[in-house]
Amino acid sequence: MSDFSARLIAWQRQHGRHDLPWQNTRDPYRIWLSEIMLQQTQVSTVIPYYAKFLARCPDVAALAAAPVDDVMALWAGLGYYTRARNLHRCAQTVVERHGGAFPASVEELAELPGIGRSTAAAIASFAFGARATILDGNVKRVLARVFGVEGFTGEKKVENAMWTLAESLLPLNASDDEVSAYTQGLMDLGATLCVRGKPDCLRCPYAVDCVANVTGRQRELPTARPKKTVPTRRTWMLVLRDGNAVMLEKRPPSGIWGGLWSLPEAADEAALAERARAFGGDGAVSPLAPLTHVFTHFKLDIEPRLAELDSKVGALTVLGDADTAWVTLSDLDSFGVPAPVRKLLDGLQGSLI
DNA sequence: CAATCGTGGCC
DNA sequence: TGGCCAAGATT
Repeated sequence: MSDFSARLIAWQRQHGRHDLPWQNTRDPYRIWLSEIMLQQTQVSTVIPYYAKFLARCPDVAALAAAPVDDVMALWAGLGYYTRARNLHRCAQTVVERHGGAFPASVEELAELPGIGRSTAAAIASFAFGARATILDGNVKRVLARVFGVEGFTGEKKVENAMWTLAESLLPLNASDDEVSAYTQGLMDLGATLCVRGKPDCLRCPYAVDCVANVTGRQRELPTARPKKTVPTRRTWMLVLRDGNAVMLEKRPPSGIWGGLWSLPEAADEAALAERARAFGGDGAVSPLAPLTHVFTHFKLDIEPRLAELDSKVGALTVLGDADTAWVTLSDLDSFGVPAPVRKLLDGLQGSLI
């Protein structure tokens, strides 16, 4: 197909999205922030986080100067928390090594923490008009269908072939606006027409050429991810309550919920009671409603247990470099707390206190 | 290089 | 209900 890019640019200008919060700007900071938040995360989920984040950190200098714990709190609920740490590190790198201005080349952008090949291309094309292709889930789906690419796109061999194909489709001699429309068009086509379930092939600019449409294989392309059985883990969580405050514990920087504040955990009930005693309790714990949380690669059964203290010292929020803190339930917003733990604690506020 | 890393929407 | 996966990067 010789006019792939021309058709896409024309389609995007007529039928694409033009009013998302991170569009209609060339500010690399705003574009970068949106691209990081949008990694493996849907637009509707990102929008409120993006607004909240910009209000607190309007530019890269403000973000670089913010405490990392504040960044984690702003990110809490979005998931993939390494993104938040890398976001903070990236802002500091831009300030310290690039004079506060994002570099304009794909190569330099991709050296920054949290920015890979696709995100670098998105930033470079949107902010600087660079001729570089993205390759996200949308593009993989569109290319697999239009060109009939077989094989799971997460497999290295298939992905490499797709990078080469995507590069070959880039427009030549395109203006900055055309470059932006092209990159946005790749995303818009995949997000609005060439969707996973029921693609709207009648409105697609490639309908007559698309291998999947012509052969009726929309359901088989792209090739599905190989199925894997997800293991189940089980953990006991301690809701240690003192007045209207609970004890939170900071999780290690890597691993699940890395760097967030969560409830103290143990591998079984006896170990949890022992932890409650270590915090000053009498060892008595009572069961709360269990909950299950499903991650991408495992399922977590959570057994919450309530223990009471009456020392009156828990009324204050204790911060600093400590890895434990008493936090009043009304102050949870200023802590990065995992979504299911947040739900548990929010439910506690209504039923028990 | 395959595994790891969250959460919520959709059907 | 549960399977699937979204504007992927990192190790």
